[in-house]
Amino acid sequence: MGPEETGMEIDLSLKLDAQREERTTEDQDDRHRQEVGKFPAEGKRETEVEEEAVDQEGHTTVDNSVCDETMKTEEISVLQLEMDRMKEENKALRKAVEQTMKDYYDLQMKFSVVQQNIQTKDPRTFLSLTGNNNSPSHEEQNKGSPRFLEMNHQTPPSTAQEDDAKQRHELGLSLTLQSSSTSQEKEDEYMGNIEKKEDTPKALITPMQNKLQRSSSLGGGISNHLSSPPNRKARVSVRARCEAATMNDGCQWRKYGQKIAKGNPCPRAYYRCTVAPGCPVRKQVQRCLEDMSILITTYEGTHNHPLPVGATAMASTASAAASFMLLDSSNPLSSDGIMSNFNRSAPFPYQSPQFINPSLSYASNLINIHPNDPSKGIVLDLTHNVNADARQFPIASSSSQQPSHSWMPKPLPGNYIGNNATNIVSDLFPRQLVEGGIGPKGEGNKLLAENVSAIASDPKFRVAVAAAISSLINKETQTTTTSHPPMAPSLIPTRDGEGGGTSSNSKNWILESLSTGGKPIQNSP
DNA sequence: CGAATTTGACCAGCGC
DNA sequence: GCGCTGGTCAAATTCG
Repeated sequence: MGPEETGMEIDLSLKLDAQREERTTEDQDDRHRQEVGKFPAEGKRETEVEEEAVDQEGHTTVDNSVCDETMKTEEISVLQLEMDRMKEENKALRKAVEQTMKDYYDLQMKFSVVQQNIQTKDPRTFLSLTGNNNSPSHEEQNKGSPRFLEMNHQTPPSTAQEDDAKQRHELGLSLTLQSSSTSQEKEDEYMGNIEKKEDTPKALITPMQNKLQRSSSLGGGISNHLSSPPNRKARVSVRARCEAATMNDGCQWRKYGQKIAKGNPCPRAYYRCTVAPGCPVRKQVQRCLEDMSILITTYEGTHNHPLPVGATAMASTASAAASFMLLDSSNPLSSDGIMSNFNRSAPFPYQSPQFINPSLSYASNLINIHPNDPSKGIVLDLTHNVNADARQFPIASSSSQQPSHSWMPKPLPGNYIGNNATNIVSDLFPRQLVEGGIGPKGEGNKLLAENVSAIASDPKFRVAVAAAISSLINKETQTTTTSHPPMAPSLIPTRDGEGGGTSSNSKNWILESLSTGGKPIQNSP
């Protein structure tokens, strides 16, 4: 990275200098031309034009010497002003470049720390920003081999383990970051495991390999030893309870195949996006074996067209979640590590400041990052239930009743509580908000919670999140291969992922909401 | 009748 | 090399 950076700096400097010189040269030429009485066709000032017009008409025999004299001084002063302006501009640009480089170095340093941590510590180190762990085995895991690093912003590091467990229980949403392997089977396996591990700690193994890999491509000092198989696209999976055969995510899809995948009698349907001709995006839809009410939708590829409004509206939420995974969690032991980076990381046009700061800092408490199974895409799990506490918040939606699905082979598991709206709300919004825990008695917030609940009850809401995440992650993935810094996807020009050939570094992440407590990401569409 | 869906066949990647 | 599996194709079928 060192060399690149230097090159970049030099390059920029050269460009700036070159611009200035070019400009100066132009100005000089301009002046020269004016001195000889020949004006450029463009950029003439009104007075000049008028004068020329007069000359052309041949109606005047103005004293050329006097005219040139005044013109010269006038022109010089104008040019002087122009020069000053350019200098100022140049100064500002340099400043911006310096700032950027500084941030870049900063990130690089942090990355180095991460790298060191990865190398020196147990590869199965967990980075947990708290999750919901009701299970007694959680503590065992903390003690056990895979290390479990708690990152809790709202709780002092010294908090007793009991309190930790309690808090983890309360916090519902978690992000799980996983590197990707290849097989869909593994993904399915994983899906199954998630379902089975309902009662086990949701701390998954942190596969930061992909992230590292991307980052390493930026920095020369870091070896890229974690290459992932080529020709794989980023995947984003969404788990949501859905009655319909497929979720309406605002895009048009055409079914082109159906298969019975191994390990799941439910057929997997294959769709391709038909919003725009040639759109490479595919999606797979399959019911979850363990809970047939759960629809697993996996998006793959990058749309070659603008996302539908419904999807883009939620891009902020998605980008926040996605960007969370891009964070340089350089120092896993420092809770400041994540959020400081988060807030410092490149600006997300989709995100409003209030979104980034409060909600994400909040969300940081809900994140589990694992490095283990390298396989799955981002999984946005909107299926988990609220815990007993969360049930208390009001639900605007009329149906708090569990929907009955014709295709349901058996009654829903007992952990299925309420409808999707409930789950969504609990997953995406802080429980304090939802339950009115903020403010006196939280009456007003209850109202807010109702509104929030109403918003979340919209099925499109969920789907939009999924679509947005898919889009953003894919973008991010692609831009990564072009050795851009791990900044916000929006900062990086998108390119056609399919044509790029090296969709190689496709990352698979897991974004999982393990909500039992509904704590969330405050969304600001 | 055109568009969308279904479904069996085919192909490629991967593990043994 | 072979078999398994996931993914895609394309003809047949269904639907609006």
